[in-house]
Formats: sequence, structure tokens, C-alpha cells
Amino acid sequence: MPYDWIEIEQKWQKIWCDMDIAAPSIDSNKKKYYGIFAYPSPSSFLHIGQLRGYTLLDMFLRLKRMQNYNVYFPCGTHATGIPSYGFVKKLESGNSEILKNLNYYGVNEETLKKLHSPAYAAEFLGESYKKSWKAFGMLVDTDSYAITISRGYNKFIEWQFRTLYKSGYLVQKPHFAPYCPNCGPVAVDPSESDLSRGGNAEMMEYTLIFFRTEDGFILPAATLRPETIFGVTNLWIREDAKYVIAEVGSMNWIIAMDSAEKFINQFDAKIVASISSRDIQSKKVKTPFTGNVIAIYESNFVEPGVGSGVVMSVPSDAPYDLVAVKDKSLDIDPIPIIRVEGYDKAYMGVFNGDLAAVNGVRSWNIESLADIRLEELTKLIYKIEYHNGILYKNCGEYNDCRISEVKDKIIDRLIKDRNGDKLYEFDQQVVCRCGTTVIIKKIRDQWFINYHNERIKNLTKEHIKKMTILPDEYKEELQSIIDWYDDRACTRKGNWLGTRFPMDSSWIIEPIADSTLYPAFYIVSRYINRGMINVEDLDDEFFDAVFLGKAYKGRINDKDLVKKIGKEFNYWYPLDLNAGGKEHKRVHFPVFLMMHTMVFDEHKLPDGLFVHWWVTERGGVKISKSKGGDLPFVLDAPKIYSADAMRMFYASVTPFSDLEWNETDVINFRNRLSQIWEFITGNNQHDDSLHYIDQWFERMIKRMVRIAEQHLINMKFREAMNIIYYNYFDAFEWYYARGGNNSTLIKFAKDTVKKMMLPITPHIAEELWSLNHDTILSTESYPSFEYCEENEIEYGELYIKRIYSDIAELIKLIGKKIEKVNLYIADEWKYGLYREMVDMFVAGRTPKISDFISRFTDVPGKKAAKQISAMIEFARHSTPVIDEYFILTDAMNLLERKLDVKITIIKGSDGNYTGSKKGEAIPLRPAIHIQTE
RNA sequence: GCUGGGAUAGCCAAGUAUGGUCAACGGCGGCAGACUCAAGAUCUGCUCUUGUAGAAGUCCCCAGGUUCAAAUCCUGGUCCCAGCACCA
Repeated sequence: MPYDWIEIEQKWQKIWCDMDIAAPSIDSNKKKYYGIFAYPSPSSFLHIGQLRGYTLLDMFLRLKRMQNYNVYFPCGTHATGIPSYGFVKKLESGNSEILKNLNYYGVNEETLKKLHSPAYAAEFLGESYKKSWKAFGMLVDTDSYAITISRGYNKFIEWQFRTLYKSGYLVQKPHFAPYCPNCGPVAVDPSESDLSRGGNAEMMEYTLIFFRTEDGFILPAATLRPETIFGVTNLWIREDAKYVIAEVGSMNWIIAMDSAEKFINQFDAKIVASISSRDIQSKKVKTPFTGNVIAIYESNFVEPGVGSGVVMSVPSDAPYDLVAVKDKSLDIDPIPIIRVEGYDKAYMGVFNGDLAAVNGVRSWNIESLADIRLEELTKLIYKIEYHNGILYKNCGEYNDCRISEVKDKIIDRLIKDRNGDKLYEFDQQVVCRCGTTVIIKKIRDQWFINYHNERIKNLTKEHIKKMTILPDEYKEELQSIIDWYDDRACTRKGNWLGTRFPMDSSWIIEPIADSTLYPAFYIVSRYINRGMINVEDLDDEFFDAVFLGKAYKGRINDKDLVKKIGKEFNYWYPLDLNAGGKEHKRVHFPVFLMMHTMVFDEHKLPDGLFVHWWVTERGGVKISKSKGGDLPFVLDAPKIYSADAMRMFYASVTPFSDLEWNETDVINFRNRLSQIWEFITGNNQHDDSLHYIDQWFERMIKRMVRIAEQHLINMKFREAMNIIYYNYFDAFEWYYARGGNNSTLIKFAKDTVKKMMLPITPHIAEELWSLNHDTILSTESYPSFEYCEENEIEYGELYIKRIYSDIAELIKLIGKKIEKVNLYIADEWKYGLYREMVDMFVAGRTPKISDFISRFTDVPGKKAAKQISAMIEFARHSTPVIDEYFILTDAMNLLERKLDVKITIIKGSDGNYTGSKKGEAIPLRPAIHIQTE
């Protein structure tokens, strides 16, 4: 009967659900294992790429269950922030894909209306995620489901932040953030949920350098290269732009009107008057550090909206400045300050000696400010000088310093001496949804989580050394990521979903900050979902009692219940494994670990991380949620290909690399499953006969069981799959081919492979098991056997296979009709030599051809040398000596049948040992003589 | 730029830690054949070059080096990918 995956998979999903086998239970006789995946944010339906990570974790946890661990595998969604706003936006714009997919969930008019609320949409999507997980056969406990915008979760986060506050891990300080003057704070990210333009913009950090006039004004020149201050010859402004006087504290700054908005938002500047460019040009200014008094000129390359509209001129290293100086025929000589080593001949001599701008403009033949190559040359000089440039002349105490090392020191010094400040600006225009240009605003009282804390960093880094982390290299990487971490803003203002900040309800807690301790909350969430606890009773006392073990004197009357939940927390915590995609390496995982260190003691810190990669579209294109339409919809895939085949596909390359969607592969896996189905359910006649090959097969089974288990436990899914779904059945077929037919052993072999199949393809494994058992395979134990090393029995079969392929190749080469094949087994004296070689290796010596050549008498010297070296190779790998005659005789039927020839086996001790090829025989490699007609 | 990863036959992709059993697992695609009403099916063989004796030659991004021996180790170079702070 053919394999009907749709019916069978749905049947088993229902059975697992009805029997509630994913439900956690405390059993002190069993070891526990607590695993989660980093919960997804509900911005649209899950797509088949995302299911990869979740099902890989499920495979791992299913094996853990079979290894008799008590497994807890809850789930949730992270709705904080703006993800579901994006969904609503797409829905409202009539996105056909979304409307089509909504049909899968039987959405009626009323629900459709409600979906315009982002909070409702988030909950709706969360429910759809549960369906997707189950449709892929995951044994996930949905009773513990948590969504981060629920009342219960809010209570939990409030507790977390009050706890942080009390411990001094929250700090307030100024912060620069993207801000729409009309709507408030916005997020600048490529998905552009808040924006109509500029999602890829980067925040540039300019240094403002204060040039003071004699009459008390400051011209703050904005630059990306503050280290070139030693080469400044003059300032530039723009003749036809409006300039204003801005009051900043007690200072009076002169800036371009077009830049004023930035200064208002970042420095609280007050515009008090305007000033003509002619007035500005009549002034002279003093340069910080050098004390040089310089003039101010105008040039039309100055952009009044960029920086401050005041530019410092460094003709030695800034091509624009040099060309502008020439343009105006000013009597100014560039001041050499930077030397670059090792690039004398590269880039057309730009870095030959000092004065890169002068060399560059000359060799590139640039004469006009309108030349577009100026931009390119500027970038080149910046890049090379930053990494290889040395301040070598006219730079005072900074002479002989590498620019990359000294730049930050110069900036710090400028700020410290009140000769400068920082100015932030986007590198491209960013426009809000509302149409207003987004600017960067200084937020004076931003709340941060103190991840910069050295003690927390050190404790976390120490703990990471003890963790199980896959892939291996991430363990090292994490150490440096933690070092690099700075305090992280944890609150924001604006229209977002999330928890109000308990210390100041005008703020909302930011999404990264509220997703660090949730594995603890799942344990409580289960009680909320089952109505055993009232959300309003979840106060700080409750969480302190459950999570921190403090005595409970709170409002819940049933004190035993609180005690019970606390006990469960202590049973399941610490978390054993957190599985998440590669994008979590630098954000989620580090703060997840550090937050645990801040809140819990060392015995509650997570034990494991698993970082996985995703499925991409063909050509390595990342699957975007909006564009998921090219791929099968997540609930269609199990029907088209079967969930089991999808799981095999996910497992088919290392988790630590992206996997390209390939429908052909999935179909092939599905066909393979059908084949296995036929193979196992086929009712061949077996008997009680015993054969030599029986013990080989039994040993193979036991070894493969062990190896597959080892692979799975190390997340080597591909390797495990090769053994379970391919090698195992190859061995099975070889067993049949060699005449094996023992019914007891065959039943054992079939039942064993069903168990091995369960973690990766649970549905078909469960169904096959149910054909001759009354139990649920998902709750059975993984087979466990004494490990058996490879020995002569296995080698004997390899020997047969090699002889088979050797004969087959020879027959092919000769290409004539074959009469018969003679196999000559090597003479006994050659075995003697072979054993000597093995002994030499055992004694740590390498046998040499010359040691043996004189004792070879049956073939010419050159051939003898070759044979000896072949024997040495066998001996090097300590290939065991087997009874070749016995094994060949036992396999003769098979060889004759498969090769369709008559075979004669001749022992070396046999008196009839003749024939042209007999001398070629060496131990473990008989001579083959093919007689043609 | 910073940090991490990578480059293997027409394509995808193992192998690299512990150098030799590597002309290099597996899959796709291609070719030939079997089953013969058909099949998005399955099975068998072939798929770098040469070859009527189990072999030889040339190969694992490029250039050097170490070694009896290198896809694997070392040095230098080129190219590609991912992540990068208020964004989940």
C-alpha cells in the first residue's frame, strides 16, 4: 500500500496533541532538559525558511525525550515594538498574499476588521504560529505559550525592571536617537516600518571643531577628519547661504541656517540673529592646538545643510580644499602633516611622499570643483590614510602617531578642552511616514541597561566558558562581543507595543530589553493559561518568591500554589538550550546571558546556545516575509511534500550554513520515505535459518544506532540522516543479498530503525511502529547497546565488496566474453611477512621495502616492491587477517550471481596452485585471473 | 571599517581539527540500460583524461613554503557571504 502522508501525519499530530505528550511534568527520577527557541516576532505568517531552526531543535529534543530526559519545550511570540504594525500596514494596502493566506485560518469579516489593530494582529499571528509548529510535527507545549504584550508578561517585565533598578543596573544619560519633529522617535531600519524613505541610512559622527573669532564668536567646523586640524589653512563658508548666530549655553555659534534644526535638537541652540557671509569673511579665527590665526573664504562646494555649513580647509590632504584654493587663486601653501608608507607606486603616486591631495589632484588631472572624481579621490585618501597614515610633521605631541590609533584621542582632547563637540547626522535623507524629514535628537534622560558593567561582563564571560555552544567558534566570538558591549538604551517613546517603564510611564520598554528572561516566564505562563492564577495577583512579591526564593506573604491565598510554581522554576531552571538564528549572535544572545547574570545567581545561568542558519531562496536571497509568495505557504508545504520530507530537507546540510530552497530535493526525500515505507511494510517470507552474515548485520545495526545517536546529539543532522535513511538500508539489502533471512533478526532490524527515524521524521516512524506495537513511539526509549568496534566480520564484508568491484572493473576493461574467473589466495609465507609488518608498526617502526624484497621469490623485483608497499599500507592501518577462503566461499554464490560468471577459488596451499596471475596475490588481496573464451 | 565565516569537479555539497585508506561521501543535472500501457515513479551502470588486467596522468581560489607524502599544515594575495546597538 502506498504511503499516504497527508492523512497519516495529521492523524499523529492529533494523537500527540490529544495525549498531551508535550506537557511538562516534574519527575525527580528523571534528568530534566529545558529547551527553547528565540521566539519570533509576529510581523507576518511564518514562512518555511523559519521552520528550519524550530524543527532542528525539535529533532534534538525528541532525541532527548527518547534518551529518557524529562523535556520542557514551550513557545511564545515577541510582539513588542512595531512588527505587527507592518502587518497591518500591508493588510490595509490590500496585499493579496496576506489576504489569500488569511483564508487558511477561516477569517470572517468581523475578525478581518479587528485585524486593523496591531495588538490584535499580533495575537492572531501568534495563534497561526502555533498551528505552523504543530503542522511540522513539533512536540511543543503550547499550554505555556506567552506573547509579550499580554498583561501577565507586562507584570513580569515590570518586575524585571524594578529589580534592575533596585540593583543599580539602570542608568540615565543623554543619547542621540532618530526623531521625527512631527511624530516623535522613529526606528531607522531596512524594513522601513516607520519610514517612507532612508531605511538604510547610517548615523555619521562628525567632530565639531571650535574656531574662535576675536570678537567672541565660535565657528564650529564639522569634519570627519579631526586629525587634519594641524594642516588647516583657512575656513570655508558659502557666499549665497544664510548664516545665523545661535546661542548654545553661553556661547555664540555661527552656523548655516540650513543646518540649524540639528543644532536646535542636539545642542538646544537658540537662533538669535542672522549674519551675512560678508561679515563672517571679515573675521579671523584662531585654530585650536596650533594657535594659528587664519582667514575665512567662501567657496561654492560648501553644502550649507551638511554639518554646520562651516568647513575647515586642509589643502594638503583634502582634494576639495586644494582645488578651491586654486580656484580662488588664494596665496595659501598646503601644510604637510601626513605620511603614508608602502603605497609609493600604487594609486598613480597619490601617496608618494606627503601632500596626498596635491599629488592626487595633479596626477588625476583634476582642475574643477565640479569634477566628480574629487569625491572618489577624497574617499581613497581617507581610507588609505586612516589605516596607513602617520602624523609626522607639524602635529606637536601627535607626531609619529598612527592615525587609526590617535584619532579618538584627538577628539577626546578637543572636547575636554572645550574646543570641540560631536554632531550626528544621517548619510542620506531619512523621511518619516508622515513626510517629515527625520533628524537626530539628543535625548537628555534616556534610560540604559548597564551592560558596560565590568563585573557583569566578567561573570558572564566566565560562565560562557562552561557552556555548551554550537557552533564551536561562536564560543570564542562571544567573549569579544561581550567585551565590545556598551550600555544599551532600553526605553523609547512613541507608538509601540510593549510594557510601560515602571519608573516613568511616559516610556515604553524597548524590544531587545524585554526579551531576555522569558524562559523563566514560560513556567508561570502555563499557570496563567490554565486559569490557575489570576494575572492581577502577579506582583513583585510573587515574582520575588517564585524566581528569587523569597518568602511569600502576598495577596494570593493559596500559598502552596506559589510554592509549587517556585519549585517548578527551580526544577526547570537553568535553561539547557536556547536555539536562535545567526542574527541573534550580536544582540539577543549576549544580552540574554548578561541579563541572567544581573538577575539570577550563578546556578540559574543558561547552559547552552545553538546558533543556526536559515533557508534562503535560490541564489542565496534572504527570504523576506513580504516576498514569501515565491515559496510554498507554510501550511501547504506539509501537504505537498509531507512534513517529514521537509524536516529531512532542513536537516540535509549543516545547521551552520544557509540552505537554498530546492523543491527537487524535498520531493526526493519524500520518495525516499515512500521507498522505506514499502521496504518495511513489504511482507517477504523469512524463516529461522541462521547464516554467517547474521552476526555481521547485527553488529552493523548496533554500531549504526550508536553513531546516529552521537551525530544527533552534536546537531550533526546530515550525518545522522545518512546513516538512518541510507546506510542502514544499504546494510539491510546487503544482508538479503548475502542470503540472510532470519525472521527474528529482521524484525529487530526494522523495529530498531523505526526508533532511529523518530527524531527526524516522527510521523512515518510513529505509523510504522504502530503497525506492530500498541505503544506510542514518541515516548519509547532510544535503543542502547554495548558499543562494538569494527572487527574481522566487518572487514570480511568490505573485502567481498572490494573483490566484487575489482572483478567488475576488470571485466569491463577486457570487454570480451568471460569464460570463468579464478581467485588465488596468497601463499602462507606472505601472511608470515604481513604479520611481521604489523608487528613492526605496533612496535612503532615503519617497515621498509628493502627489509622484505630478498624474501620475495615468486615475482620479479619491480613487481615485488609494489606488492610489498601495498602490504605495508594494509599493515599501517592494521587491517585484520581474515579467513579469505571461508569468506570467499560463503560469498561465492552472490558474486557469481551478480557478475554472471563462474568463479573458482584456489588456496595458496593447494597443490594445483598454477596460473599466470597467481604470484600477484598478497594477503587480503587475492589475484584475479579472468579467462576469456 | 569592525567581527566572524567561506572559496572543493556542470551545479549543490562532504572531507580540512588528528597530512597518507582522496580521483575526493552524498545529492541534482546528464548519458545508457532494466521494468516493457503509462508514470513528477523505481532499479542498475557510467559521468576529469588515458587505458583489453585491478593502473597511470592531471586535479580541491592564486602564488610560495614545510614534508618521504598536502584538498588538509605554514606564509602572502585575490574574491565572496553574514552580523554590526535602541532593529527584531
